[in-house]
Amino acid sequence: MLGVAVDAPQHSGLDRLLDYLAERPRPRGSLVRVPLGRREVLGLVWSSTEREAEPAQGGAVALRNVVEAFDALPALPPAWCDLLDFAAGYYQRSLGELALAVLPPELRRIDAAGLARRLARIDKRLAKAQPARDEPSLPTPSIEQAAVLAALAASETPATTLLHGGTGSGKTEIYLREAARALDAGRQALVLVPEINLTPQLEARFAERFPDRRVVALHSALTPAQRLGHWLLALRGDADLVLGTRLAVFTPLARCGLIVVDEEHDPSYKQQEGARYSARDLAVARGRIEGVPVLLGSATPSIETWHNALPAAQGGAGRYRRLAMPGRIGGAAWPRVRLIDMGRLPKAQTRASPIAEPLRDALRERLARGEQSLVLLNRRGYAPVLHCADCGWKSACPHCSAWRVFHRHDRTLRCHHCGLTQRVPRACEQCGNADIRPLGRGTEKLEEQLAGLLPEARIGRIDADTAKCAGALAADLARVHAGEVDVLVGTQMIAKGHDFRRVTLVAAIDPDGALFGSDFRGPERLFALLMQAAGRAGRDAQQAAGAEMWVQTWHPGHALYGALKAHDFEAFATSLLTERRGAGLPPYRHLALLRADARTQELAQAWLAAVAEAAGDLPGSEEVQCYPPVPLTVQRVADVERAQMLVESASRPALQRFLAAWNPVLQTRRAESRGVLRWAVDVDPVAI
DNA sequence: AGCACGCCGACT
DNA sequence: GTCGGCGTGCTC
Repeated sequence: MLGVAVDAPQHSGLDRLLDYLAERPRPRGSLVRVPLGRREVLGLVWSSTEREAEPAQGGAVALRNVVEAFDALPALPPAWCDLLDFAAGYYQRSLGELALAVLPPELRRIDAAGLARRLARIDKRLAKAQPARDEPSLPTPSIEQAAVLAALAASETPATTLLHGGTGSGKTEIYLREAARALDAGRQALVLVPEINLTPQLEARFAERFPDRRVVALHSALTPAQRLGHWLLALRGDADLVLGTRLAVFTPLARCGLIVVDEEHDPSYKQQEGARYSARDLAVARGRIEGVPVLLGSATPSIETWHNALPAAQGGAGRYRRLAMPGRIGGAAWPRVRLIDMGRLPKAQTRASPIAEPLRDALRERLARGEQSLVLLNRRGYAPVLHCADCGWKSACPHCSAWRVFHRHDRTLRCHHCGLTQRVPRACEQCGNADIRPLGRGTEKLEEQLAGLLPEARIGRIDADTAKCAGALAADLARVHAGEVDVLVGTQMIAKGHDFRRVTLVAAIDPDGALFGSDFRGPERLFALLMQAAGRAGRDAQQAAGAEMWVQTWHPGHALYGALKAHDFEAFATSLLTERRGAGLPPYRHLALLRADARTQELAQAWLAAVAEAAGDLPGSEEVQCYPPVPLTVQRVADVERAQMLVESASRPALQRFLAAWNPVLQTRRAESRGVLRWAVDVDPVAI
């Protein structure tokens, strides 16, 4: 009899292992196809006993037979199973739901024979001799890099290390050297990056450094067949290096030897749908389970990681080791930071132009010298809302509590929440007035205004809209690299990772929003974004002396901008930690959210209140506090009302015990909750 | 989640 | 008279 995990969401009531009959026992981690109702589904063997099914008693279900086993495939390694077990427990999901979410989707579609054929084809391809290429010559490490490498090599037990190195400090070289060490020891290395866009350049660096090794990428932009192929190469140990986005943290590896998380602070590592795991945190857990070192790299570490890397003597948790590389390669200077106090400019001027005069002049200067500039505005589209001056109508989305955004290039009104896309109305939808105007400004409008301000400049724009179709982003980036763009306008997308050599000016237009938003991580994120953006300027050491970062702000006195100016992450982190301790927030206290979607807001909140009431005497509840239910910031999306409840504790184990006991209670409350469409627990939420 | 069964409105 | 809406119930 086999205990098999299948894909069933937590609210289905099928979240435990299902029992099936099989001719022989199979190891944990084997893949099988099993009948479920009227269909056949992929299952993961989790337990196996010789014992026959117990004699059916009363209404016990009759066990069914396993359809077939994927025998051509080795069972997923024990460490992978342990990781899955840990993650399912920690994030309060069923084993089956998590497992099936992180296995290649193609596995659901093919049968055992199909998989065997694929594997045979892989074997054939592998058998073809690899043309041996020349070993590349290694760059000489800087003094800082050499010190970090020596410290890593001297470590006797595998540990988690925060590699705190600024943009351009040469963190990638450390990853390459550490990967080489793992490979030389006969192991594989797993390298995670926050965004798909960043994988090609990293893949190229690794392929160049390790010409005789196999490098594979794993991310959601691969075709299903590619993803399965790469996953199989990793599982069987045929690939030595696996690079990927957050889902790659679940890649089964035959001989894992190193895990790297680049830009570990990046919020993209947190999965926001389905099983809401943090790939960064799971990478650390996996390192512990596999007994291998974990490298977390960032110029602006997340406050949790910083706290973990701070020695206990300095008030930290002392869990990670911290190695710092503060300098820039080649000794380039950090860009000079200039704040424009928008409050002190004449009102007429700030209204007339999005770019203050000193910044406009600085842009013209760059243009005259043939240097490039980046202008960041974190809002895509032309204008966030249309407005009728006569009757006061605004372009609200009929299905969401949000405005439809005006996109000028294709004359559409688009809701960024539910995706509703319509042609822009010629006249006000309410009163018929033809004079409807855009309010506010997005990247499209900024691009247009910059073109007016700098008529001789070649202006480019990169955001989620221009990057929509495959290849478009790469082509746009290539144009910037080739020097065909003088001023590049974009959202935070352009601040990440791209190594533009001729950029000497980066400007952030009114980034203040993040400082006063409801998200307690806003300032931390903004600081990381601005530091990362500043790092885009002056990467070419010869031009670095004149590199500048401009910020147009209404709050130049804010501590964040002071720290940015001084290029002082430590001071900023220290002030944030003090704030967090005072406010009872992570990393000092631990959070989870219970979210409910329902027909009406009242139903959603009533259900949350009811399950909170029922949680009174659960294990751990004496150390856990439930706050009153509140609507989400965007309360309604696609005609579904959304509410959430914050659950908080100073003790992570108590919170875990509580959530584990609470889950079955939530199940039982399902029946009495007509109108509640779904619910989900989010452990360690990124925003509240 | 899928996929069934099951009971009430507008169409060939 | 049927096609089809999505409400409730089950899956080892």
